[in-house]
Amino acid sequence: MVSIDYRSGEPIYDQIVNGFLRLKAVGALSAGDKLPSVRALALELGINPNTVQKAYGILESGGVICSVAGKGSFISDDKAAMDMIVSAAKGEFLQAVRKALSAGLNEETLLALVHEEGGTK
Amino acid sequence: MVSIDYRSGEPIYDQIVNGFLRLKAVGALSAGDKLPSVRALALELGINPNTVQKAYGILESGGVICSVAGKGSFISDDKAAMDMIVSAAKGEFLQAVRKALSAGLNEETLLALVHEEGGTK
DNA sequence: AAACTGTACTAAATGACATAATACAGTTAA
DNA sequence: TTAACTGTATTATGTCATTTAGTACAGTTT
Repeated sequence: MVSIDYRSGEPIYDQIVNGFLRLKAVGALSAGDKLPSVRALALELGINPNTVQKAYGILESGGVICSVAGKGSFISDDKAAMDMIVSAAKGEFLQAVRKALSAGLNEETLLALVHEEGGTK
Repeated sequence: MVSIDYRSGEPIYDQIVNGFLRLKAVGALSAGDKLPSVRALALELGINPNTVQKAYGILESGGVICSVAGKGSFISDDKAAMDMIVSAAKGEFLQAVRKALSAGLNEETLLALVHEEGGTK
């Protein structure tokens, strides 16, 4: 369902969070869909359940999923949550663009980099 | 000369490296210009000299500056310097692109954001 | 000689990240 | 009801990067 890249340097819990965010953004997961249980996903990824729990906690505090003890974790229907996350991502990206521009990179270079990275998707 | 933001989460030595890279990219520093001494910059920023030394070591190993014991550190005119600036900026920007993509933003959105920001430059 | 420069080294404190091992509470199904 | 699942909470441990601290050494300048 989600995959882990140990070479990326990005924390595992962060990769799980972004993994599910992406699955929802793409449409592979929609409101009401059930996520793997904390223990099941930990077993599947070969990591500690606490790490998965941390990721789920972040997703729930962001309103992306809804976790209920005994039932499981489900994709939330809160659209505002997703909008908030998207706008936050936009803000971060804009900051990166400004930083790159001030470092001397021109617009064409940035467009090429975006296209190059987007193509490997 | 360079400033530190403790809230950013970016390592101090990294902020110093990027700070000088930007100063050179913008033109505030050019070949032959002398940098503050390790101890002087540490005192000015209120940090440990070892942290400054680490930053200077990175800059020198990248060919951006030339450090000589007893004389000081100076902006180098090496072509490798410009390469380091560009590749460092590219690397940072690529990481931002990947993060934005994994957060659910699509390529078109990123291209639009780049264009929008590039026009206001 | 004195005061500066960069450099090297060990030690320690801190914080983030991950693991480990429990324990507890709620839900579901046999 | 019992058993097996669900999420959640807690404490401890280990690793790692970052930073600080203190000391020492070598070269340059005045």
